[in-house]
Amino acid sequence: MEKLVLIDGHSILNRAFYGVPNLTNSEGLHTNAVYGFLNILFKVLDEEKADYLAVAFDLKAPTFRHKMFDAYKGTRKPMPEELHEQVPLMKEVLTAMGVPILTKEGYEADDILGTIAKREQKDGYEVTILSGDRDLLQLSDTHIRICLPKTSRGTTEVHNYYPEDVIREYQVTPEQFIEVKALMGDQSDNIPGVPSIGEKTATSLIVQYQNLENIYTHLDEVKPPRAKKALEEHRDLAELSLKLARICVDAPIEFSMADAKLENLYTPEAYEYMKRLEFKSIAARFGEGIRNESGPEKQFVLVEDFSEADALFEKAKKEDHIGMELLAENGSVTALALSFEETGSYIFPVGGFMTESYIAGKYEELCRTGHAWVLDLKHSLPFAKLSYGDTVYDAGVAAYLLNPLKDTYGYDDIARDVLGMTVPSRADLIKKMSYKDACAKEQDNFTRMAGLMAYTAFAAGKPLSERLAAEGMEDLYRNIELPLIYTLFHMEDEGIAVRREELTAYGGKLKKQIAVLEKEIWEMTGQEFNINSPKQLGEILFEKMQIKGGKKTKTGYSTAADVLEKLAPDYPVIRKILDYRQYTKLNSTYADGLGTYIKEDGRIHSRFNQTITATGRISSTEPNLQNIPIRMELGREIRKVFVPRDGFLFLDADYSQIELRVLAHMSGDERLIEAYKTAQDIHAITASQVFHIPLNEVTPLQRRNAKAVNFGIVYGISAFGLSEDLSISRKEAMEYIERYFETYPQVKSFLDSLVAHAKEQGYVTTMFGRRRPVPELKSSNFMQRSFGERVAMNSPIQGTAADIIKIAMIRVDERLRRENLRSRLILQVHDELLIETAEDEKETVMKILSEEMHHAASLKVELEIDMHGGKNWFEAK
DNA sequence: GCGCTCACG
DNA sequence: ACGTACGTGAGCGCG
Repeated sequence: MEKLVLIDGHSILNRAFYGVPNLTNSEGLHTNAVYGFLNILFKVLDEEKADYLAVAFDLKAPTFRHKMFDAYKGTRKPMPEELHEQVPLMKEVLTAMGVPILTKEGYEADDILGTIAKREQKDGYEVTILSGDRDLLQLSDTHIRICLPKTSRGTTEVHNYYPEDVIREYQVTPEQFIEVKALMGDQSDNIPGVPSIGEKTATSLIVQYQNLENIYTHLDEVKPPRAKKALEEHRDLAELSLKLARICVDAPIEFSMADAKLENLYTPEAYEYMKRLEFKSIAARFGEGIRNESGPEKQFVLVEDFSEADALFEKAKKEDHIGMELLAENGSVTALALSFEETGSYIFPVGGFMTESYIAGKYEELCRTGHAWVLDLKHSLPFAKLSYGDTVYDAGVAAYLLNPLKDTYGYDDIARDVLGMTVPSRADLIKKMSYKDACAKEQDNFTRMAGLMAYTAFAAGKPLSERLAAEGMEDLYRNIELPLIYTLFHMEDEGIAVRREELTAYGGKLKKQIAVLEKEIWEMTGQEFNINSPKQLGEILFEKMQIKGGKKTKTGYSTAADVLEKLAPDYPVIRKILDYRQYTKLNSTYADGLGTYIKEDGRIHSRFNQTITATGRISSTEPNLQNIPIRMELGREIRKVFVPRDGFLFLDADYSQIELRVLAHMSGDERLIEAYKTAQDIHAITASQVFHIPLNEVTPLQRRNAKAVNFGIVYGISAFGLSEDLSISRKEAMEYIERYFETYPQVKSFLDSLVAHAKEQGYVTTMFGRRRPVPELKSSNFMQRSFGERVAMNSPIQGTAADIIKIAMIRVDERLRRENLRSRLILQVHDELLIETAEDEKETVMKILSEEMHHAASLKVELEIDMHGGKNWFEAK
């Protein structure tokens, strides 16, 4: 029997839209719904072996149901713009694939599906209807199967319904399903139903009386009385609803099975669409590059014989392009994976004559060839003596530069995004096992994972290089990001010494005070409760104590510091709560928190991540050493526990207002540049110029306001944000901004040009070519679009500053090593570098820091730095 | 796992 | 009318 697959277009598109995370191609087109639709389509076609295929869509025009009932809405709920724009796109894609699109004025897609399904069933076809709408179950028949995709725990399963399945799940036949719907109504379709009859009552009534007509025949006996009364009063509604709910199966639709005959979906036109929409994995199905299913399987060969291994390594050395991954973690090497041909990879597990140091040594040698691509170079550096001068290409970092907005850059991500291959991830293959355990217990999966890693590094290398070059990021990649990998590894490896006893003592002091404050707060509120629970705290303050503060968050009252701070003068307990918050924060995150990271060498080895931020900054984790307290005196004390090793001191150098200087340079604003050339205090001179007053007459308040405006400019100014920050009206904030832009007109035109560029190109760039896509600018949502505008203004500034300090870091680290100094770069905090400096090298290091930070970039204003020394981090700031 | 809060630049 | 300043990471409470 030949098979016909019919798809409910809007319904599946809608499901896909909400089920697939936001996607945009580089033109800024939203594509997630189309992507999800195609995936469902291909999945069903793979499973069904369909012979015919057609997709039905609703039209905008009113349908016969509107003629019956004015308030009828049909299945078209208001559609978000992001989805709406994908409807015509979806139709174009289907047309390009040769799939007929069925529409009929005056009818909904349901009616088209119903009509054709019943008609073709009669003609002897096996019909499958794919929809996300349960209402379609009424069409289920001997040879009509309804498929509803259902998502549970992240995975989508398709449930199939023949009539017996409908009965099993809903106790009623497909025909009776209509009657149930008529009784209970449907909010989304605006089918009125009978008031006060819900799904349960409706189902039991239909089970008992089969249909509406029969219910009314036996109305006297109907129970419960509530239902009886409602049915009595609303007979007209019930009968109208029955007509509205019934899908039409004899609509005047012309349809020829010949048009729906499935021949070849994979047309060149459709392929062009897949490329344009950047659906790599779908494009790959169309025949280019590596195929998901139909292509040749990769061979992952386990090599355990020493001489075979050695021969392969020698062969690899002669290749001009190889991919590798050293599978090493927790201080030990498990295997090396190597790939230098399209057919697959070789995996060399540690064991026998192939010792850890042999494997690591071979990895090192192959890295030194200068034509190796790896997935994560920094991870392998503890096992390989590589440094500046060894050019090893890192695929993760390359993928990050090409799209810094992603969460992960694993081999599976790169295989998907660059190669159009869908491959199982590490978690899919070895769950949460370590490499060591996986290699021992799940050798097949481990081998496959390792093989995929090396193959991905190998195959993605060239396309990644080409894309970086095409997007103007070759220099950024080669001269900044790749060398930085070594710098960051050195910092991680070096770590920073922390005095555990002092940290514990500091924590003890905090804990004592916390206990006191807790007691006082409980007494003052007359209740023992968890002060750290915003929920409990909000209820006590704003309900029990009747403090007026109003709701602010989705979940309840806001108890954030800025809210409480306003209330503190009137309620003594609020001050205590703020103090309590400060103490507990310091205790849990810093005193106790940092303590757990001190290693046996007495040092904390934080990780510096290179592929996290959207702007190009680095981030620090486990623990985060970029947010150690400094603004409040009590918190600042904690810096005293960070100390240099014996015979060393700390030198701390930070850029003075690097972001504003970057702004002055990039905008080319003459007055701002001039301001930097003449004045020491940029915020004061801003106040002087903006408010037209002599510099020496600027009041502290005026300076503070000017400083806030300067910050605002860098953040992508908004009157609202500035007004919040300064606690002034939006009108006043607006005036400040206007005055600022009058004073520095080129800053205004520069920021405008950034937004315009972002709107046209979909991204902004830093001075060094780093890109940040800004998809939010395409949003129909005002808030999101405004966010996009601020991002377009901020990212080039923040990103350029990040580029500059990265250059400085590399040069400082490289010079310390090349000049055989013992001093080491140990931390970076966005505009600040901390060096553990040998006492006798102090002057040299000061000179190096000063020179390299100053000359990291050549701007129209000088890059000035402030430097301090000390015997701990507290003193060195 | 997510929202809130708060530490930093 | 909408409801925000930009970029991060960690700990806690809660469902």
